[in-house]
Amino acid sequence: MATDNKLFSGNTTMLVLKLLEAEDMYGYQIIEELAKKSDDVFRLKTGTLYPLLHGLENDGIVTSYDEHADNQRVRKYYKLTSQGKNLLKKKQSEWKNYTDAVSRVMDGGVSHAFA
Amino acid sequence: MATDNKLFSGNTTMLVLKLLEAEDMYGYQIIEELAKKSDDVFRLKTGTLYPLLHGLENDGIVTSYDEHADNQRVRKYYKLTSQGKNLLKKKQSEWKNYTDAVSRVMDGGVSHAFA
DNA sequence: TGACATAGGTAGATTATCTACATATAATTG
DNA sequence: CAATTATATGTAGATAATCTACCTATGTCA
Repeated sequence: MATDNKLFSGNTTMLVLKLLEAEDMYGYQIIEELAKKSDDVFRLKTGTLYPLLHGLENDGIVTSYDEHADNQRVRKYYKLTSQGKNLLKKKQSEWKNYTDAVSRVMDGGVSHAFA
Repeated sequence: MATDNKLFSGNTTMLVLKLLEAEDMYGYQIIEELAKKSDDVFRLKTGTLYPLLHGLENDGIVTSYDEHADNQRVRKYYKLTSQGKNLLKKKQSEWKNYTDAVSRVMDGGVSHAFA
């Protein structure tokens, strides 16, 4: 399906933080998980995700640590900080606020976005 | 409230087309209607809307005609073309597709966006 | 008269994402 | 064994939607 991602931008941070809330993850894993959970609607490019992660780390939203898998591969894991958890809550409430407003315009009804 | 509009961009076209589906409108009116229906979540700037409308007209999504109100004021009304109606349908289905995917990531549940 | 609402507009900045490229190792397949 | 694909991280520059900031002009109200 892959609706043009550019046209609904701005939520990538929320989605990434949500994944990291459940479990520490490395970049490549985030891309795969997001694609899987969204049925390929979200297929982040590396040129999108890695700079985003670096920015989040720089802002204290996540921290990172290296670990290698069974093989010699080094993976850079990212972990939510408490500041990151707060940001996630804020992004969720903004998303709800936004989708509610869209619903009011589009059908006059109420939104049922996640709580 | 006004969640940072920049961070959820890309849907302005859909919202504008939806308003024009119900009724021909002029630019200033679109801004006011959108603010009203969304409880001020969407407050388009003129620098956003006018170039957008010009682009839509250029692409055959809307047509425009001048009319003056009771006073001498000239208003430029915009009207959806049949092409515009099709684009609206497409945008609506993309929006649903997108919000469904967000819901799957955020709570594993289904979206309830407008049909 | 001066301020504010109405009405339309442009130029340039900002920023999120994309495309395209670069590097390197592991696993699979012909 | 060689070639390809999957895994894994990254940067540079382009694209595009919106914003800020500005401009013009008329109508209305204090």
